[in-house]
Amino acid sequence: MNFRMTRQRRIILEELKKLHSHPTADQVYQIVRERIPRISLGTVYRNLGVLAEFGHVQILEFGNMQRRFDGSPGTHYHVLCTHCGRVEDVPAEPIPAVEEAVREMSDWEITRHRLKFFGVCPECREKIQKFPMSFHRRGERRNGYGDEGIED
Amino acid sequence: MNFRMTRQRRIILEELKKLHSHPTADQVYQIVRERIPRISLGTVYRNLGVLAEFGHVQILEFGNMQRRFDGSPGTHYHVLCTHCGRVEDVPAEPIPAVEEAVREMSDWEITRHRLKFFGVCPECREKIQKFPMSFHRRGERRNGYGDEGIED
DNA sequence: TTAGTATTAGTAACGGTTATCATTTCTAAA
DNA sequence: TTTAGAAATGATAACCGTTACTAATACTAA
Repeated sequence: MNFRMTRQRRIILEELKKLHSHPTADQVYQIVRERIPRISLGTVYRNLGVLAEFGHVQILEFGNMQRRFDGSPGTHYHVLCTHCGRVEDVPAEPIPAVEEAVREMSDWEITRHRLKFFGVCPECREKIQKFPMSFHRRGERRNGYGDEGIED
Repeated sequence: MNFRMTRQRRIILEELKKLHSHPTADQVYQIVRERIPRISLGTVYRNLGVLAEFGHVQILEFGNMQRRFDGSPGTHYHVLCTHCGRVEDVPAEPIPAVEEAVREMSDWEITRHRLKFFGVCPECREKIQKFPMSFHRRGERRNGYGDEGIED
């Protein structure tokens, strides 16, 4: 079972690395289709999975929404805006001591950890300040991405 | 839209709070059916969602697997065993300073964070030490829950 | 008691993701 | 270069955890 860097696989990886938007699989699909019009969605999913398996890509899951993909394989953290769904990298260094702490106080063998933040991005904050009422439509149970308590 | 503590809702919450195993929705369903035989799976899902919304329950998502539910609403962290799928609480205090750090170095409004660990539980470690070869079946791409790079 | 509303059981539908399969492409050995 | 075996592709069907729908029922506040 050798890893073959096919055209499809290479272009998927190239396009993903260009983006910093942590796209979904079908967003990747749409972008890659401009270069390989007859590529199939299954191929995109399969290759994103394989690329993740070989450490070139990260798969991000926030509860209740589609998977997001990240072309930067190194350990770093993420924030999800619960209003617009945007996912951004956290401008902070990962904390290796965190894993060490858990190792010391349990018999688990810790291989890695994931830290995610939930909040409101600057753009949405501004919109909310300007038009606060439009974010309080009554009768609506969920107001967007990852409401309190619902996910993750 | 008032919150009504119906029999179904109460019993779902009661049974979930008894467990420390972070069950899936259908595990909760099986357990609750012993007390309410005609309850439907939809009711279980709906109520787990509502209970989460009102802060009585936490919903945990680890990539690629069913949701897990946690009857302890307070902030705490979790470990997933990538061999047997077990989820346990991490015996460590949550770190409030983590959110503060992100707030300081960005314009995001951070409302909460989630920290998850991945590793091998003591029981599986022992099994692996005793029978290492049985965990290296060749030709098998994924060896269990949350293989490296695949999820989250 | 009653009117209004939330919730329920049962079931169908949904949709993101995977599996299947015939065909094509790649790779490494001859 | 040729060729045989393996991996990957495109197209599409299937999967399955979760949601949505609906008529009937249970709850709540007046």
